[in-house]
Amino acid sequence: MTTYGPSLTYHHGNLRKALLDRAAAVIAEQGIECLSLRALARDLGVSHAAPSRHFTDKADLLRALATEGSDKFIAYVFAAAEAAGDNPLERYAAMGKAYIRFSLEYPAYYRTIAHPEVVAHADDELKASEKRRSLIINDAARAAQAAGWLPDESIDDIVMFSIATVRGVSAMLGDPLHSRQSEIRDYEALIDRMVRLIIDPAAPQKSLNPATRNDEKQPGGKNNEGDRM
Amino acid sequence: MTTYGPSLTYHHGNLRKALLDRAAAVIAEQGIECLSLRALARDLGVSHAAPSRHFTDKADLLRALATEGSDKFIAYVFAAAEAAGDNPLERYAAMGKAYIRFSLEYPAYYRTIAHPEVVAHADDELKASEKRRSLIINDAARAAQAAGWLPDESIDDIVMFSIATVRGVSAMLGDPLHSRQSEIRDYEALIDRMVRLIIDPAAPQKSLNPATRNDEKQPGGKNNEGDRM
DNA sequence: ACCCCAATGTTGTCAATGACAACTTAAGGT
DNA sequence: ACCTTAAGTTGTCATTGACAACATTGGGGT
Repeated sequence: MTTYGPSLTYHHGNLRKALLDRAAAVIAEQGIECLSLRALARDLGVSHAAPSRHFTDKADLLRALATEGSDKFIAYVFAAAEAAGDNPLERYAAMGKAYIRFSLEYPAYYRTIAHPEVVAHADDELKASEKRRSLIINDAARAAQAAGWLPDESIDDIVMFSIATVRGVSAMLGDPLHSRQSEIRDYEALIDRMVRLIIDPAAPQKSLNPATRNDEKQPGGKNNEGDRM
Repeated sequence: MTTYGPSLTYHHGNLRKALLDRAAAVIAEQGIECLSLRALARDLGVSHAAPSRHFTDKADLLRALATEGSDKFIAYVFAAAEAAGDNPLERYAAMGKAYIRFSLEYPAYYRTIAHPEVVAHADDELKASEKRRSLIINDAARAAQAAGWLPDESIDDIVMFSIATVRGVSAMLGDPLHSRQSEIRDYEALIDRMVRLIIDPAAPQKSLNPATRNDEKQPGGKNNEGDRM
């Protein structure tokens, strides 16, 4: 955060963007509930009512942030899928990992997107972005199922289960307390394991961190259906 | 909510309990962020500072509610496990279902327990209850693994995966928007399916709701390891 | 080049809230 | 019956979101 002292110019230049940036920083540091429009204005060296020129109220600012975040989320997750190649299951796994990674890389965006209050007051633009988000996941889940994954489940169940899990993992890893007390070494590996548990719990671990897995038993059988991806 | 009009007695009788009850009602209806000590006092017909005799501040009230809720949660989940019999996997599944059911039956308790801010300001009593909660789940997960479930995963991973999923499902079902737009008929059946996906995704559905599952294919093979519970 | 107006910020105010202080009431043990 | 003290009350202050009325300035049309 760069503070410019008493502003030399009457007009800020790009207060709207500055507000969104600072809001994201505050949300990432102290959570969405601690956001205060007046504090934001103070941080940026403008008067307490200046933000109202750009956002009618707090919900409006959060809506804008959520829209930005939702679009960024879509791009992030889609890019991960593309990078994963053509196998629908690998694509779906990559999206699951990207979901969790996004929540850690952009906690402010993620918390805003996921906040029930924000979602409840979504305008048409945000609703549209949410819909796109939902569609991209649904489509990928459908493709994964078509490739042989969980053939007996309804697509709604599959999607709900997948989202619930990545959402839960994101919430747990994003909670400063939980992650502080459980001393996680390697987030990437943890995310991989969580997504593997969603997609193919019967498969044996591929690259194993000796500290985080159990003793090697099981000579070869047991996971007869392994290697689905 | 029963309002007694201008109180006839100077003393309320049991304001502490009344505050907790009313707080739970408000949280269930409007969410934890909408809770206001002054509104609570108004609802109960006492002065705006009366609550401070029982709770030093808002966090203190939420802490009390969370402690109550955490203890109730433990009893609820433990009872479900006991009712499920001796099979560790069935017990674990019953606990998972109970987790989600608790969040729907006691949304105020659940939201309070799960609120990061509340957890962050936990006192020793609440921390102790949280620890018991954590232990009961860990033990059950260990037993389930000892009974053959996911033998290759670390217990921490198993617990994180399980909790993340039930937590995510609870969040999704507890969000008025999500459940309003997705028209869920039978919560019990949905919860069963979600927990089955955690514990034994390869197993075929047992009692099937034709509307929520796919066409029956798969004559018999494929789920060779089924019926673990 | 000039002027004017609309976008952008500012000061001022109000109601709601959490938190605290100082005062008041009544309930129950001795 | 008394009187200590738990339980409520009124009063006040700082913070905040929201709004209204006023001030400044930069850029576009003439």
